[in-house]
Amino acid sequence: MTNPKADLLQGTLDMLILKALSLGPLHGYGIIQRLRTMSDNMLHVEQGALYPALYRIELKGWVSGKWGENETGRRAKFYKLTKAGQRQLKIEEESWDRLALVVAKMREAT
Amino acid sequence: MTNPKADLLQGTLDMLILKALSLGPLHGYGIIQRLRTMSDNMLHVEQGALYPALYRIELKGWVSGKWGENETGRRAKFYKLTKAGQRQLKIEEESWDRLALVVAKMREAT
DNA sequence: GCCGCATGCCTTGCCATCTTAGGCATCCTC
DNA sequence: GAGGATGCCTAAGATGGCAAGGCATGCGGC
Repeated sequence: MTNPKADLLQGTLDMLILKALSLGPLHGYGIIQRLRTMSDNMLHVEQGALYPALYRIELKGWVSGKWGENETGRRAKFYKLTKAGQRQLKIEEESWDRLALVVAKMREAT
Repeated sequence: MTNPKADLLQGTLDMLILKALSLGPLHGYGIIQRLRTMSDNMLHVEQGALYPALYRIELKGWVSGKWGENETGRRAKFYKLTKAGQRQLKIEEESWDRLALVVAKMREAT
């Protein structure tokens, strides 16, 4: 907001990652690309934001990571949404809706 | 989001304060109440969040503060939106719209 | 008269999280 | 063999909200 370059507001990234993973397991690098395509190219998440975020939400049990290989045989760590992660996604979406409602109300207020 | 107690996402507060002041000058304590009524009681901003934010945005020139008296004769510092603040409000609203669009797109993505 | 609450201002310390800027390894293409 | 894409990670810095306090004034109730 204040920072003109900022793509995101702090706090939305977790929700977006969980949402991306709700379409199926994926490794970190792929998540960035999926976020990009899901948002019609409007959103670019930096690696320096993504990997710490993945680590965070794995600690919280919302995703589980497992080393494996991608389709071209390269080593990559695949994350998948856990049950708790699905619940959390729901919570964060509701929280988002709530804030969006607040902003909408503010806008129409006179 | 991650923090269950958090009412806001970081970065939205400035916009909401500017929006509240776009309805007319007001002192800090009153801004909190105006935000509450404008949001139909959904939003409670802590003083510890508000005053530093006011200080910030005054430094940036988006509001200007002046000591005066409220209707009951009590000393209070009144803030009013500057021209630059009006421009900034517009910018922040557009930025919000953009993020809301991203989230909407993410939601419909499959 | 005084106690507590509402109004009004402020500060400090804490903590979460995004950005910038790197480093490292592998693989493909030219 | 150089460069770029893919893939992982980290550290430093800044931002900005929250909790918790402090202070002063004024008003109502007991």
